[in-house]
Amino acid sequence: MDVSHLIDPLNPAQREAVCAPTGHYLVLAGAGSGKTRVLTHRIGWLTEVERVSPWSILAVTFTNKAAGEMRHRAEQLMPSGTRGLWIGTFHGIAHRLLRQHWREAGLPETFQILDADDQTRLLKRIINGLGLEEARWPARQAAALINGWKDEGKRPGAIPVDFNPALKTQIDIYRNYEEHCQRSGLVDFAELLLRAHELWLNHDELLKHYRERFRHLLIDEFQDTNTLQYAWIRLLAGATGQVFVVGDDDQAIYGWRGAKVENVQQFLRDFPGAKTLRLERNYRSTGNILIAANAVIANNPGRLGKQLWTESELGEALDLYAAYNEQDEARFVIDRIKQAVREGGRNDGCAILYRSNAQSRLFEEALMVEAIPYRVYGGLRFFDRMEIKDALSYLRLCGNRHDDAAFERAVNTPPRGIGERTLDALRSRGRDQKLSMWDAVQAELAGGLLAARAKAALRAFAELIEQLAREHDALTLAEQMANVIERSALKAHYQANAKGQAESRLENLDELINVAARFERSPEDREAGLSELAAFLAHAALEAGDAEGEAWEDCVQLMTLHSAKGLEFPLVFLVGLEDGLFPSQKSLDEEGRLQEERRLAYVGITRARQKLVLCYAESRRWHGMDTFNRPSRFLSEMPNTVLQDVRPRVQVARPSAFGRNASSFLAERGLLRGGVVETPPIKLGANVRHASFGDGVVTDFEGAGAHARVQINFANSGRKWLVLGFAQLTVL
DNA sequence: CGCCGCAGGCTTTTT
DNA sequence: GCCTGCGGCG
Repeated sequence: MDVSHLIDPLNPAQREAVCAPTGHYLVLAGAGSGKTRVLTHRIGWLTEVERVSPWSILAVTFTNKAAGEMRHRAEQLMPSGTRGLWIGTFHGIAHRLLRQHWREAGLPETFQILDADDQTRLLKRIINGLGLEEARWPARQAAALINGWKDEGKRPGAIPVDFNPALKTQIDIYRNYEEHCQRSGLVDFAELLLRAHELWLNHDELLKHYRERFRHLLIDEFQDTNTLQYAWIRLLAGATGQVFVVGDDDQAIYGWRGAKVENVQQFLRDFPGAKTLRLERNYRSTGNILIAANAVIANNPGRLGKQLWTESELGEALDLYAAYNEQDEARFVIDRIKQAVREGGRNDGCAILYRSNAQSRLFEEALMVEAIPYRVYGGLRFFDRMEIKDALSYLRLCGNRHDDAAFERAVNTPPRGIGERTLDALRSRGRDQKLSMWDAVQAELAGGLLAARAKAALRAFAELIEQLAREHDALTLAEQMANVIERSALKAHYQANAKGQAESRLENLDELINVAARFERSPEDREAGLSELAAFLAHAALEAGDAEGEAWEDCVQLMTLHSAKGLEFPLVFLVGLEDGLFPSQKSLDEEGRLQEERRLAYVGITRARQKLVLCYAESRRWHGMDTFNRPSRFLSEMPNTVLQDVRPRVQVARPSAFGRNASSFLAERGLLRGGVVETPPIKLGANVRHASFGDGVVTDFEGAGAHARVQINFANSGRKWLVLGFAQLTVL
């Protein structure tokens, strides 16, 4: 049999991993070393060469994007088809299991997924209902605690109270929340995983079935697994499953949300005979970029050890720009992007990576001024937009009347005269009699004490939902969607009420109808017995819907370092490299967190293919205050041979009173090279000429050395402050 | 019911 | 500095 398509595109290390005899493997795959390729080719190898049925293979990723990519590439490599192959996210797979075995999992058939936002709202109501003070017991904090417990596999009863009254209250909230979710048929994200785990723990026959079926498990981004995900993998593997995990301990950047890098080492202990393979050859970046990356990450202790190498050339040095302030930083970056585009590059080949979202604004403004198209990653997901969630809440109620999260949202959006008092009456009845809001409405209508007007409004609402549900039997999904948007009066509501945003909200609602029209239930969904509607609602909860409706053509890419993981760009700007920003202030006190920041730096550096530009600002307005941070310690961890100081061409003659500037920083570390600046220094009182402002006299300067700003009194244009290095001044 | 003004807070994010 | 969320008022 010809398997050349499977092994020819591989280097020796990749080939060793792909063609390894069945068994347990830990593949340590450095950045840009072709890990997706190894995973997909491994699947191809198992099916085409080892004659393993696709039916016994389960491949797990973290994001839908990664799952989609893997599926796509696997299909190309498996001419005999991928029937029965499961590729999905942890959550997607857990969801599928719960749909198929809802009875055993103790769920109603119509259970729905509660997203993070709905979860917080629900918790808020529960905290209120328990008579607790919201300020003392913030819903967001409760959500974080509960999710953390679930990620550790803990139910309320399994948490030791330790006579800690605050903890006891938190557990009470947890227990109440669980009861509420159970009654409403709601499952949050962490619950999907926890239930799927318990499903197997409590049902030997199911576990046996899946163990017999999935003999081959492949896990992507293994360093990001949390306790529960790892437990789930171990449980499924049992004594017979062959586990092939791919990951990079140096790219573990999600410890703060429960990921356990330790799982990587734990894997070697838990799976006897597991072999470690390393992919260290990098196909992405130039030599200099890799030298910098290797040097920075080498400062982390306790690594499993990997050294990226490449056969491509050293390439350009990394540019280091010490900006005067954050404005100067933005301006510099945009200038460089313009230059790159002038030289034949594309906007979408440029990425600006920052530590914190708040940093994006300045770059956005600068890009807007220059009319350069850009895209900011990580905004609100399509399905998380208010108008979308409003519309979907009606469909959710049609699918499951007891979905209280949907009820609370739909009942008064748009406003229909059902006030807070009425709702409170319903909530307390629900609490007392353990009823869903829907049933509480029925009970009130049948003999409650509410005012006639409130009852009439509730009756109208209930009737609307019933009617929509009745009509839906005869309609396609898209028609149902359109019908709901029309009949709920959401459309009219947004037309009248969304000041300034009406247009985009209405557009999004239209797009939602389009999305519904394009939506196709997967064969797996069908198999699991999901209706078109249920499948669509699950899709809305589990998938970002990023691609929906928006065209991103040739845009400069702006994103956090976290969102950049897995991506690559020819030209990368790593900005805000200042101690306190990156590494962030909050990670400075704790060694472990600092190491995670360093891994984040490693991720950032290794996103660049051709050219990496590093920036920091000597002063920065941050949270409304002027701050003066020293350059990031990660900069000083890079060897001077790969760094090149970007310096303005002109220097102020008088030495600065401040010690901290680019030159002195670099000099301290022996990084200053290149000697003196070519242009004669500018002195106070010098006559200078500027291309557009004309002639003038230097009257003042501030800032340090090469990055000083000078004040010039122009004969015709008045007094101006200019950044020396970029003003292109000629001394007369 | 909806608008406005003020106070507090503030790393990172997927599902 | 900007966004969120809350409370008060019309």
